[in-house]
Amino acid sequence: MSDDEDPSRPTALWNEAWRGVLFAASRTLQIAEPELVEQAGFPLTWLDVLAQLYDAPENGLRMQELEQRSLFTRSGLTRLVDRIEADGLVRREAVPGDRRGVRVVLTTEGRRRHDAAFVDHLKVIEREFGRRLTQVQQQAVAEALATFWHDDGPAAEDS
Amino acid sequence: MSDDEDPSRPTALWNEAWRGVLFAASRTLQIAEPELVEQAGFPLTWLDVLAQLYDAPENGLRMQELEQRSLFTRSGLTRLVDRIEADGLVRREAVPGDRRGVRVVLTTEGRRRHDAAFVDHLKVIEREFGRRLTQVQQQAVAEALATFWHDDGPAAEDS
DNA sequence: CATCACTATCTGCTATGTCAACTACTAGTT
DNA sequence: AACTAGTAGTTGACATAGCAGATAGTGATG
Repeated sequence: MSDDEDPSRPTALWNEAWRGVLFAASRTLQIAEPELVEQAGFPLTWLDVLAQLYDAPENGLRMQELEQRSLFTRSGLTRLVDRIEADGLVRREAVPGDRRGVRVVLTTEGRRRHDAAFVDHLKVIEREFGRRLTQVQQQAVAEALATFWHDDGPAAEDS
Repeated sequence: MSDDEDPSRPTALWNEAWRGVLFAASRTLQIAEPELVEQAGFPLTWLDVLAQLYDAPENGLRMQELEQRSLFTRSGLTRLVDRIEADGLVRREAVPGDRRGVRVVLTTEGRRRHDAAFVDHLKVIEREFGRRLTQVQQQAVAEALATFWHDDGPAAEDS
């Protein structure tokens, strides 16, 4: 908190905030991921996809849409969906009217697994992240960082 | 849309905060990483290691210590250090008194590259993260999340 | 209906990270 | 000294993500 740190390192406020964000994310995920694997039998990346589909109309999305909503590249998504499909949690369907396209749809099994996994995962996040903050802090963090997901990039991400 | 009744999608405060943290970290890194590669010629993982060494006494640390300070596993670190060493930015030295051990030390070149890279990187983080928050918000986030790196609770390895 | 430009998705190569097993060394015990 | 348990670090087999190029389908033009 005080500036008795290494003088060669800036102890600017934003830097403290940034470190906090980085560590909070890493530490929390580092605990949550193995627990998810244990409880649900699949990693976080799968849950991301399943949750996106779950929230989508008729539990389905095109690869393209999935890509936009996730933090993956398209080729990464292809293989990810390959694996999830091989496990029976999603299914690729033809898109009526566009034979290039693919619709990825949650199977019944996928929906079931999602439900169980999601609830458990939330509990872990609450335990490992939420409970470490007071209500006031939660509010403050939520408000301060809301811009990073509500607003989809005010500045173009090119350099 | 189908029935939108959805109890498993809470909008709890901690969940908003968590999403904020996740997105802030991802988005910021997604911009900062390519810029670092462009400007410094190496990825963020390298900078992490270089910065840890930079801050260490005599610019050196044992693999073990490096592991504790980073988010890598030991084997991951071995390979990471392999690459950085191959590029001449660090050097492995024998530890006097323990022939099992290795001390990873910043080379002159490594320190030079670190200096340039670090400053630029900080600028990017400030631009992409810091400037999106007000001073008050920075303070609030820093304080709320300080617990995740100042004290990581269960694993108190240093006393 | 052939062709061209564009879009949607997949595949080959490669880079990087993990887990588990391995090597080398240290230290305590007999 | 020899035996054993524990520690430091590396290595092998494997999984996953990314980039760039390939493949297949669409729509407009002639």
